Amino acid sequence: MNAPPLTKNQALVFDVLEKAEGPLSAYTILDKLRDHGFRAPLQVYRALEKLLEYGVVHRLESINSFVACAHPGENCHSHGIVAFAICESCGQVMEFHDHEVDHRLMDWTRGKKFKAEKTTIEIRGLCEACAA
Amino acid sequence: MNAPPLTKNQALVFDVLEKAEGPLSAYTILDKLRDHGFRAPLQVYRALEKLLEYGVVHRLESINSFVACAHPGENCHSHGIVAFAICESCGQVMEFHDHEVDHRLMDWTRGKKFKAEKTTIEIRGLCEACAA
DNA sequence: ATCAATTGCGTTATGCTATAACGTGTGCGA
DNA sequence: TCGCACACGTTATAGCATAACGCAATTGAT
Repeated sequence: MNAPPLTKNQALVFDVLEKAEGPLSAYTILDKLRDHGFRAPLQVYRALEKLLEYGVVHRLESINSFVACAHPGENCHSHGIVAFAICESCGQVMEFHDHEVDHRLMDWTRGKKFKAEKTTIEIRGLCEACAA
Repeated sequence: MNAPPLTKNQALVFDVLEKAEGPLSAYTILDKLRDHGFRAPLQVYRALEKLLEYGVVHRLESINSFVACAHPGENCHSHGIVAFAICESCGQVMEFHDHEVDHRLMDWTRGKKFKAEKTTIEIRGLCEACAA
C-alpha cells in the first residue's frame, strides 16, 4: 500500500497535518483550508479517507482527530501496530511501535480465532514537559 | 474506586447495558429508556460518566459506544489495562487483559517519562463465527 | 474513436455524538 | 438553619461524520 501521487485536495490536507504541531480535527483542517477553496466537511473527509488508506495519516480515535504519520516516506502499515501517546495538556502526540505488544495481541486473537483488521492503541496522559 | 449504590438513572442505564448483546451508543440507550421517562441525552451521559468512573462500564472509543464490564462485581480498574476485540459484523465485544502488554506499554511510558492516565486498546475485526 | 467504468470533486442536506448553561430539589453536616 | 454537594430535568448548541445528488476528468477495453 504505497502512496500514489496525491490529488490536490489530498495534498492540501496532508500539508496542513504535516505542518501542524499536533493532531487536528477534520473541522479544524477545514477552517485552515477555507482560503484554498474548501467549503464543506466532505472535502476534508474524502481526502482523509485516502490518506488513511495510504498510511500517511493516522486517526486518533479517542480524540476524533488526525495526525500525519511520524515516518515520512516509509510505509507505516508495515511497522505493525501503531501506538500513540497523547498529551492531554499540550496536545502533542508520540507515535511508536512495539513488536512485543503486537505479538501478545496477535497471540490472543489467534487463540480466539478473531480476525483482526485494525487495532487501536492510544495512551492519554501528560508528556514529560507538562507533567512537571 | 468501588461502586457506591447506583442512583435511579445510573441503575437504569447500567441495566440496559448489561442486558444488551453488545455495545450501545448513548442515543440508543436513550431510546431504550424513553418509556422510563428519559427525554434528553444528558440524562444518559451523566449516568454513563459515573458508571465509567466506577469502572462498571467501558467506553469503546473507536465506535462511540458503551458496554457493561465483563467482570460483574469485581473492580475492573484493578485488572490493569482493559483490551477489547470488537466484531464489526455481529457487534459482539470480548474484553480481556494482558499483563505483558501492560508491562510493555508501561516500560515505554516510563522511558519517555509520560504520565499515562487512560489507555485504550481496541481490536476491530471479525469474530470466529462471523469470519467463517 | 467511443463507450463504460472509475475516481475525484463540489454542494446541500441531514444525522449522530456530546456538552454548555440554567434552574430545581434533596440530603447532610457545620 | 444555613451552606454545600450532588443528582436531576430542560433547552439549546456545539462538534463530528456521512448520505445523496450531479458533474468532470481519466482510463482502458473493444
